[in-house]
Amino acid sequence: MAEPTRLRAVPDPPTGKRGPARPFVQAAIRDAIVRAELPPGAKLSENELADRFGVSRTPIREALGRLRDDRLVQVVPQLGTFVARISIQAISDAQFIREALECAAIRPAAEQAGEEAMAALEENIRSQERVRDSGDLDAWYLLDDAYHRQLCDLSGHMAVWPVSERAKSHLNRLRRLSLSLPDYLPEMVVEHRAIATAVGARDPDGAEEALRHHLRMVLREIPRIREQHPDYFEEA
Amino acid sequence: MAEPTRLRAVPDPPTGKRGPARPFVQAAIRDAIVRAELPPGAKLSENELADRFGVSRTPIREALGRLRDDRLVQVVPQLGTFVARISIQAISDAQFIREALECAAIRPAAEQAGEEAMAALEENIRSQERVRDSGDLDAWYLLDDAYHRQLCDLSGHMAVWPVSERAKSHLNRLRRLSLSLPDYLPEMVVEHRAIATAVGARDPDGAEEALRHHLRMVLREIPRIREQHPDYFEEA
DNA sequence: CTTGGGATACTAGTATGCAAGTGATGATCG
DNA sequence: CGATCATCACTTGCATACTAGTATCCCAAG
Repeated sequence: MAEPTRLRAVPDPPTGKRGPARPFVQAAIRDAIVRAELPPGAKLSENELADRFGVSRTPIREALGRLRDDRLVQVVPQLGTFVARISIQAISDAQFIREALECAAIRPAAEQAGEEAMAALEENIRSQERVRDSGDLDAWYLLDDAYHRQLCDLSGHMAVWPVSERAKSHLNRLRRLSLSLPDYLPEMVVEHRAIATAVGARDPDGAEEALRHHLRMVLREIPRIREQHPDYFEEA
Repeated sequence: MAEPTRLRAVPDPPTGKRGPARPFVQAAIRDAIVRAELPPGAKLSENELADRFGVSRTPIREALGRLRDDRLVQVVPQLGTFVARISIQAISDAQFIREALECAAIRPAAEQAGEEAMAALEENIRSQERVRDSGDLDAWYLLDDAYHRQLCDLSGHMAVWPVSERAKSHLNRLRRLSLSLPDYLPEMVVEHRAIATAVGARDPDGAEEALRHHLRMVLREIPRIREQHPDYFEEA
């Protein structure tokens, strides 16, 4: 690849007690793609990644294969592996899948939510409020993920979140590109609280409506981001 | 696993022009699991599978890794890989995901369905009617898959069906165990036609309702099947 | 007869080597 | 000087070799 895009340093010794290598590198590469440290279109050399992570090509290959299934990388058989460019269609599909799943999941959640779960939600939202002012984007995205995961899990269908999460990766790629978040970040917290309130009030219809509105906020940013980074998108 | 469960014979020469090995063996193993040729709880030896397919362990491993992500097999690190037993929770989750996705997808489908697509649907249903009387279950499942895929694709979100399909694998495992299908198979065709009619009539609400009812039919069989094959299920 | 221990035969995970195919580069020819 | 062709460096996909860890079986000791 042209630029020797560096992943975050790998502080631990090559295989120094971090469990299996494949999930580790898979998460690291996925994160690097979502954060655009590996920019769309960048070439991913299996050998180079192997060197960088201090492992062999095998776990790298397995990780890239999974990421290909998620359409985050594109593998051209005898040519190379590339970070997928952001596809408007992929974004639209991801949004559709996520909305369908989470909005379906929040209904049973709103019907069954117990004290303990509501307290956990509230705790998360309070953390969001703390982060809101600090401007720590990494912390924010972690909390946001955890919040939506909690909502999904409340449905009792633990298999839903992993599916939604994979779709969310595509949406997160977009959000990472919009440098100016702080302004609508307070709005997100407000919406999160509104959703939680509806769930706590055993109001499935209200919760679904609030969540659907919330999920669609992300899309508003697309045109502006696309204008700022035209080379990151598929021409399609 | 005591018995050396045999997969269907692999007629083609080891690597005789069937494209990449990994997708091939992945589909074959998945199919064998869904058809219960590889029964729940069976041990899957990477070496044995490699011999049987005439390939090395590498593509076998990659295939099993994907199937693990779909929860169709269970990998115990230094012990072995096993066909996952049928989990009521997994069935429930799969049903939930599939219902959420397909019911969400059929709404835009019912709003945009064009002449050509409706003709394709009708053609498929006519094939179903032909198969209905022949009792060819394999052909039926192929048509059923194609039908639901058409419905999903009509939404314009081509990424939806692959997700729904993965969930559907769990449900198909159940259906494969109920030997006595022919009786409610005509009913399925009727429902399929009802759904298509609603789509053609530009009636999203009606289509969604008909589809939801249709999707829930499968669940009625669970108790009987579980009674017939208790060892295929997790005790949970 | 029961029980404990060790060799053994498996396993998954990882590393490495090999084959087939593609794009780029440079030398040679017109 | 320009164009064409061969070579080369690089890629993925597959095969093979090696490592570390677990269950099992058999034998010996109590």
